[in-house]
Amino acid sequence: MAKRRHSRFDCTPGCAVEAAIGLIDGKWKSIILWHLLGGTLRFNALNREMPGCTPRMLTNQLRELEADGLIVRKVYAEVPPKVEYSLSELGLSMEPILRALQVWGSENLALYRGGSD
Amino acid sequence: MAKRRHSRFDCTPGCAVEAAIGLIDGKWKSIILWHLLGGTLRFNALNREMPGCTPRMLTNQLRELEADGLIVRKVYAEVPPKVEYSLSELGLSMEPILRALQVWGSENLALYRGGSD
DNA sequence: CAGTATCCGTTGCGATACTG
DNA sequence: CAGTATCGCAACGGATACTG
Repeated sequence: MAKRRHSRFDCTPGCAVEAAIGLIDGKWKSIILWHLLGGTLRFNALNREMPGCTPRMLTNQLRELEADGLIVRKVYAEVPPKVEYSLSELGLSMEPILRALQVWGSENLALYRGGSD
Repeated sequence: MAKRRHSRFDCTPGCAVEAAIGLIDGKWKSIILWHLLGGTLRFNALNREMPGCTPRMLTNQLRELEADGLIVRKVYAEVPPKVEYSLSELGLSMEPILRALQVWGSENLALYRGGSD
């Protein structure tokens, strides 16, 4: 499960919440997940979807997501290199959460109306 | 809406996700929200629920949540001081998200069975 | 009780340049 | 194309002590 930013699982029950959040917080994770919900993407494609995220950060976040089993990294032995990222079963199972976030966000923050997915 | 850790709202639509996540990430926010879902709590009570969270951090997180309009801080002009924290309407509207996180966490991380709420 | 102030080590993360 | 290496500053956040 990789090393989490905070490995404290000792609070009162309900902190499955924290555990869950721990997997999708981080500057870009939720958006990566969100984008992958739309299908497999390559590194640069993903990067292009997220201006403001440096390759360094993207790599970092992708590695963590992979380590947590939420995404799958498939490397093709080709030249030029080709690497595809997609959601794992576990990652896919987060769809309800991602949707809930998106719905809440567009309802309550009143942003991005009419442009979502 | 306070200053967010990253005020980038310029990625492709769907980033209402990011906006939403931005409000509940931070080391302790989701758990605070989760606890307040159970009802109003005072500072120290809240702190007691979250060992590992220093008063400094708790204050910090509470202030951010307050600034984002998710919680309400009610100060009683008494001595000794008494301050109560509770969810605002907006905060309450996040319940589905919190629940989704909790459900997913206990289902997929297979932790905390039988102790939740 | 409910914080605040200060100190200070740790980590995050952007910029830039380089590689198989 | 898909990264990695290094640098360097800034923000995070723990420990501790103090206050209205």
